[in-house]
Amino acid sequence: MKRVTIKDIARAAKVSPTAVSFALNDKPGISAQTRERILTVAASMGWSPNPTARALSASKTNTIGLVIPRPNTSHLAERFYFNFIVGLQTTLHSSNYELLLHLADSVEDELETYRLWWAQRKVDGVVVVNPQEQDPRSSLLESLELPAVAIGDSMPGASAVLANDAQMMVEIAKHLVSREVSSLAYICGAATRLHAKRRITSLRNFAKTVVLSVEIASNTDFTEYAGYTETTKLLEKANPPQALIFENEILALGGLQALYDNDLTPGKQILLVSCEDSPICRVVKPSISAISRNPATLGEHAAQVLVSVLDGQPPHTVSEETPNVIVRDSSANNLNGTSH
Amino acid sequence: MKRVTIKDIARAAKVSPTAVSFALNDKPGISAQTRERILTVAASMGWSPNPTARALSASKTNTIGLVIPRPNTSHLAERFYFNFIVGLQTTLHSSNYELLLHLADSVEDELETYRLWWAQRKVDGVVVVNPQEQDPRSSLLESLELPAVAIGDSMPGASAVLANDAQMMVEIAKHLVSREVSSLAYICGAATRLHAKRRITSLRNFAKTVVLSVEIASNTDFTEYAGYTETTKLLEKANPPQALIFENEILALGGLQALYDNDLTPGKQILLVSCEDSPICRVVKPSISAISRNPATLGEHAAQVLVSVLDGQPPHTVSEETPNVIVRDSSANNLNGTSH
DNA sequence: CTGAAAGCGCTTACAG
DNA sequence: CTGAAAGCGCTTACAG
Repeated sequence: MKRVTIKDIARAAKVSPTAVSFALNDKPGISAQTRERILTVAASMGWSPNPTARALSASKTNTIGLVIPRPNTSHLAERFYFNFIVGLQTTLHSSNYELLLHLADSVEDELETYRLWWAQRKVDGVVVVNPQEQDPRSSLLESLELPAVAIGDSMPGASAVLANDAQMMVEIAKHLVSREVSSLAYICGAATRLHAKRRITSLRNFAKTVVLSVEIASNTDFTEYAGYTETTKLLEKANPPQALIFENEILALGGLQALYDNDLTPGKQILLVSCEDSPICRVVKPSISAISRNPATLGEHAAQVLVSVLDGQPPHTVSEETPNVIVRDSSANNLNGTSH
Repeated sequence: MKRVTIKDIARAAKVSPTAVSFALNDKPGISAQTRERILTVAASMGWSPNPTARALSASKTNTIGLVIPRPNTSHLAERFYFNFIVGLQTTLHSSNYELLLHLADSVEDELETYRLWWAQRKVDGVVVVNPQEQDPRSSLLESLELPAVAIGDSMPGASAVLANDAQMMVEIAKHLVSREVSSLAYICGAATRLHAKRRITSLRNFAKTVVLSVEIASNTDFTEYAGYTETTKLLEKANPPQALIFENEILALGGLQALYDNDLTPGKQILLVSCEDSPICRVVKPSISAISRNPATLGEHAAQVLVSVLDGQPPHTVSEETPNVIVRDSSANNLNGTSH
């Protein structure tokens, strides 16, 4: 079956290809009845636009790019990125955009990918994950003038969807305080990251407004073993914290083991909350309270921001809603067991 | 900065655009030295090809499409698809192909997507997941003559990457027999699916070759509760099976609970193996033996097959290697505890 | 071996 | 309001 083109329609409707293009794209410069007739003919001939031709002519690709670090073995990242992509794709699809995905082996690879994509006009804009301080991507994107949206934190020269980490930490702390906790520790990966800093600052500021002491235990690692080690160290202190907040559930799992090894009852003598949720939090004993955020929603918002920028809006920033604590056994009751 | 085109190079090198195109695409019809000169000029001017123009002219998109069911809440599917996409993308990238992703809300949506993609020439071929018996996608793809590769099972009119489910079941059964098991049950979702049928047949055939009795417990559900219920039913029999094979780890989790509720020691009085692995299998007590397959590898193979077909190879089928059982506490020792 | 020309299917100034 | 024409950047018959 041969492709139906604009020319075929023009011939059939006895008008010029220009007129057909105008009618099909709902542009002014054509009478209502001519437009009507053209649309009817186009439909009857089963015409559908050729996106490639459109892209070439309009020098717009209707494609946005996403570069993510090539997955190591973290199932956390897998779940996050998959759902993030699902969200992106959902919004992009309804806005008539495509998604281009690249797995970067290094920062250099990522930078090179942006350069190439833009040089070849493969994308109209990009989504940038894990913004860092002094991020080399920031200056590249700016000098390229490649439209971008950063995820989680702001980035100079790009739009952004902010994750509201600060408020999230306050929610967790409030939850624990309501369980009669007056001292807690935050166990996280490298405390130097933008994300981590923001969370820690928020936690400390909140602690000043209530009776609450805060400790930070950070480790460059995200392994179960790191969670075990850091928790053990905390327990050896003169006044161990009454509650532990873990950056993710893998660290929490290690922490749990440390509690058992020290004959402490989690959920009673010491409360636990994880900043990331996963099926694991539900199946361990006791089940672990966790923050649940929907990466798909984040993806949808990111796509909305970027698409609006590509449609001519100035770069801008939006914030995610503050997520809630899903309360499970590890923090269901008050400290030392009086029911909440 | 203005785009460098083939015309610019032609002017600078004092040849025709045709010659430039030939040189750049390594086609015959041009002398070695001219080619050399053109390439030098192109490089010095920083030329890079415009894929859009190429696609329009060659009416080839260098894009393949993947439709997956819009995720419900299954983290199993999330992990699988993410890694599958990673694998696809890895091979596609090195073959200069892009990946287009669509999330289908229904079979109709999926069919419509194939029609649209092909009508608009958005893809050169597609990857089809979850082939079924009497699959409506099969006839559509055939009538469209849209090149396709089916994943896991064969599909008329498409290439395929087979998952080797039959041999996998034999591996599991052999493993259990080596642990002195002489009766087992397979607990799975709807037994009517192509996949399930193949596995069951394989298990039964193998059972004829050794001293082994096989039962099948199927349920339309994949919930933990389904695993619990089916396992409980099996335990109520006069001669309960000595080992349980679960289609995935969620079912296995329910099964584990059922054993505890019946005061049976998993890994000793009854052995367990899951056909899907996940971090959950490692963290539960006892840890659950599981089959580990790499969806990324599957994705790479799928991409290889499809790309080779698009390069002119006739449609063909390849098989994945048979995966191994990762032995954990739930089947580390012989039945009733004598160490293996 | 080499070049001038038409074409892929669309959009968009430009002139009526 | 309408149409003839040029152009997006490349490829590929076709003729020398």
